[in-house]
Amino acid sequence: MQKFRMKKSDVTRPHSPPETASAAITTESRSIELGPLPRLLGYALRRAQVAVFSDFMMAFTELDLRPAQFSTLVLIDANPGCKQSDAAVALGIMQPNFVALMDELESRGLAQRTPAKGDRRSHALILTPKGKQQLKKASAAVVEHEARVTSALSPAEIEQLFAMLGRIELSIAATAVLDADLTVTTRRRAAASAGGR
Amino acid sequence: MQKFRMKKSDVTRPHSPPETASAAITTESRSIELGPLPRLLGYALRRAQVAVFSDFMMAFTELDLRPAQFSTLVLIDANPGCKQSDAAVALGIMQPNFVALMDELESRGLAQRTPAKGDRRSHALILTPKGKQQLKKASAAVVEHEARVTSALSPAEIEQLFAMLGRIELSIAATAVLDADLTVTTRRRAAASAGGR
DNA sequence: GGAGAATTGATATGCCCGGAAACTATTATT
DNA sequence: AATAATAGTTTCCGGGCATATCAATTCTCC
Repeated sequence: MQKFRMKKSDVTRPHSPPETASAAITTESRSIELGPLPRLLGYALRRAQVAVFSDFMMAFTELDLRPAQFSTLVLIDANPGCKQSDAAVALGIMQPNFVALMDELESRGLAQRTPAKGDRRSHALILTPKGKQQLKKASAAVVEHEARVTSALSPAEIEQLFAMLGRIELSIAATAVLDADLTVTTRRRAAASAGGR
Repeated sequence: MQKFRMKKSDVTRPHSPPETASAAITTESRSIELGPLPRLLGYALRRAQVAVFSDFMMAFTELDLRPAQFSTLVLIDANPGCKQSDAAVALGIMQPNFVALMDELESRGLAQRTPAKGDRRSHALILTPKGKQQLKKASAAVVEHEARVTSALSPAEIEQLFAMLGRIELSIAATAVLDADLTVTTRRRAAASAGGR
């Protein structure tokens, strides 16, 4: 559960056109300069993302699904029987946090942890019939939601946008890998250097 | 402060190209299908934003500034003497949460609450010399940060991206206004006739 | 086959962020 | 003067994200 209460202050706050060098916000008393903030990618991304998410919340009030819950259902549906840890990694959710997420989905009867055959440690995740049904409704709602939040863009622009967002993420990951992440790639092979898995 | 510890799990996690209709993430054990998730705007926006923010954190580890703190410094610098509540609204931060933010900036000697002339309730916010100096360093760091996170895009694409993000936010705000936001404009005079809060 | 290391999942904890309610002090309204 | 609105603050709650730690299980390798 969450707010689902609309956050007018955030959603309806006028946002100056990004083309403009400096943007201003008009409050009761005085106009406030945002300075270089609107030209910062992180700032612009965050504001757009907050807006999109608020629309999502609104659309999913009745189904009572948060973004993380919805994407978990989608992922399990696309990978029935997948391991819990794999699902968490794929969604970019830390395992400890994913536990609570699954707990709630399970308690609501939407998903289930079943014993994975061959490894008594791991859980194979599946959707219940009720979960599948709920996901069906959610999928319909998400289509409308997508239409709304992309209504200001042409199909070609939407393609461009997705492509650019993906490239941004990839390029940052690539640079971050350089200095930080020799461990993950080497650890496994160090451990398994003598015996393949 | 915050983590500022790099979050390898998030940054370096491979993310499939968004151009692909259905994308998969390869984990240790098995490849996981993301299904329709990469084609959801909110999902793509969130992942890109997380990546950009993680780069920001890394860049600001030494200066010890979080995004919210940095943008507050920027805003005060652009609007010296502005009211605390106006600053909070402009940044999309709730006043109660902005109090703690200012407390920390003030305790660190970067910003200051000065008595606003003409209204003994309100505080006029200014940067201290130390704050200005810190902001100068931060601005340099942010330029590098921006160059990094936009390195995968051409200048023309960057313009397009900002324009699209702004349009997305505006269009959502516009639709949200329809059903939710008569209050703001009418609040003052509605309060006169009916009970205020 | 058994010791040591890893993976899997779960728990507890903490930080940051966002929001609501209630309170004080001051200003505006009438 | 009485009433309402504004500015700032404190307190509390919930969500997101990350860490450290633990128990159970599995894997590896001698």
